[in-house]
Amino acid sequence: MDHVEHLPSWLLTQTAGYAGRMVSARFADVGARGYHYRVLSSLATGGPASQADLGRRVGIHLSDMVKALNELEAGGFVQRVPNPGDRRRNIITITDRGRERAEQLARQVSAIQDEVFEPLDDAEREQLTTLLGKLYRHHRARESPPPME
Amino acid sequence: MDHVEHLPSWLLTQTAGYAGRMVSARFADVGARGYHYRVLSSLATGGPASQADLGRRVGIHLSDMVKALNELEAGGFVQRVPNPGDRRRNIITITDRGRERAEQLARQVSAIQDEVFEPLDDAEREQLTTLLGKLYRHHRARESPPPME
DNA sequence: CTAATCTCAGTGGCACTGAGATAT
DNA sequence: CATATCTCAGTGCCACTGAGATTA
Repeated sequence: MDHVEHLPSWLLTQTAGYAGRMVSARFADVGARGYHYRVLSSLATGGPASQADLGRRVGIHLSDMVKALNELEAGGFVQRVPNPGDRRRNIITITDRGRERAEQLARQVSAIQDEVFEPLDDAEREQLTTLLGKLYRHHRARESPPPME
Repeated sequence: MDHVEHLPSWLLTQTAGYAGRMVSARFADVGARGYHYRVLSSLATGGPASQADLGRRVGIHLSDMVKALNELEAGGFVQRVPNPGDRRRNIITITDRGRERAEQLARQVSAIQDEVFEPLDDAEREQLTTLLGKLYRHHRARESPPPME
């Protein structure tokens, strides 16, 4: 019982570690990783976007987005075409195959949800989601003072 | 508002990311990293141990423990001496300098605590700690069926 | 012989930095 | 000119894998 184990931030990073590894493991089973899921689900629900906009939407760096999209494009999950209106930009579109993939990965995540939060009842899960949501929005807002542009 | 942002496990890993980066940044300012803090605080409160036992205590892999202890030993924070009773083992002891370091890092962590959990009032923080504690102990127990030996 | 410990080299995911080319 | 986008190479941290040597 080290006293460090009672620090909220310690508990936060540790539990996130467990959750993250469980999700990653399932993703790895089907040859995917977290970035793929984030990108595909944002494209599916938020529509096409440039790489930079996509990155801002899901919190992935421009430079990491390049790699992620290379992988997703190679798998036929997204389409990358130049934007004729602004030739610096690409327009990233999700393909039908990408939509299937997004749903597949969503199912994986949701299946793990119960495993991760098994010790909590429904009320507790909702409490936790509420609390974490507050933290998330707070820090997300801090990191991007101009929300959109 | 992607629907992924409402998944508890997503919120968990994201908020943990913010918290972890804040802590890491402060640690980097003084030339430390998370492993150092974990190891030193365990040595300070749990007493000397072999490298393998230390790793089990704080959840660090044997192989990573070697690297972490190399760094900590180079900084004069720990002492590494062979165990005469079992010559496979080393006995890791924290030095006075290491104790100071542990306290310094503990102050950094505790200073960030307020920053990380700023949007939550005291009752909410306690709620969160309770919920995360349940999750932590649950998964910790799952990963190490034989707790000690 | 088996099991545990320690060490080292390497991998992978996530997040970040810096530099360069191109286009606005 | 400054700014924005895309690309690539590299760094750091955390967690893990596999291999080898030593000792119990």
